Amino acid sequence: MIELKSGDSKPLYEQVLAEFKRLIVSGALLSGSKLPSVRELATQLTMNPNTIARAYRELETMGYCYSVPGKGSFVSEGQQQKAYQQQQLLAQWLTLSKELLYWGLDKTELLTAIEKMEVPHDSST
Amino acid sequence: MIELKSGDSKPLYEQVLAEFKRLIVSGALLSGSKLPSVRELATQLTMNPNTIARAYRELETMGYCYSVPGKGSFVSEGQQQKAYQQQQLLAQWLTLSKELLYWGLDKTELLTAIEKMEVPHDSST
DNA sequence: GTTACTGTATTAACAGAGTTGATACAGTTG
DNA sequence: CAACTGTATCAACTCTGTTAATACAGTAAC
Repeated sequence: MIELKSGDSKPLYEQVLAEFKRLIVSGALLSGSKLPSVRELATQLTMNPNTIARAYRELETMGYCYSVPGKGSFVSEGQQQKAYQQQQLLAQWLTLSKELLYWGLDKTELLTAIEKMEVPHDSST
Repeated sequence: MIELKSGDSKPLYEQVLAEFKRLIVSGALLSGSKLPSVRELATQLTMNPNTIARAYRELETMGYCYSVPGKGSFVSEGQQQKAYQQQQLLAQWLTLSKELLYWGLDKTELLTAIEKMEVPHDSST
């Protein structure tokens, strides 16, 4: 279900985190989907369950999933109106955008990139 | 010239790095401007010259400035056509953009934010 | 209840990266 | 030479990342 690149120097838990975030944001994992158990995924990726647990914990802190002891971890529903998340991400986004323009990237390239993006449909409706 | 927030948990050299990057990207520091010497700034900020030197070194790696032993560090010229920088930043930018849309931010908000940005004029022309 | 799953918490241990500091070295300028 | 510049090296320390071994508690099915 999950696969990590071998040549990545980033911490393992961050790679797991980024991968799930990518799957959730892209719509590949819909609201309510069950994530693999920490022990199952740890075995599959030959790493310690604690490492997976940490990735899930951070994923939960960011609001992408929630965990229920005894049941498992699941993708969150209703991503709308999360002001804090938006504010955090937007600040980074603005900084990055300005840097890209500084490096000579054309505004229109950014604009068309935004326009071409598919907005994931709210699965709660 | 430079001021750091006290309550920041990030490494000192990263704070110095981010601050100069901000000044350069915003156009406050133009091409050819001389950055304060590592010792001068270190004294002013009451930190080790090595910490400043490290910030300058990374700034140089990213292409924002260049250093000449015996003379000083200066803001780089000609930020155009730096494919590598663009590619690195663009990847992060795309990821962030998708996350923002996931959290319910409207496309139009991103589009207008881009449109309102001032593109720093190329000082080499 | 028992069994077998779930996530979570705690503690320890270790390797490695991050961070700072002191110092010395080398180039530039006047 | 004197006074400045950036750079290199080394040591010391802190912090992070990672694994490991447990233990605890909630859930589901029998």
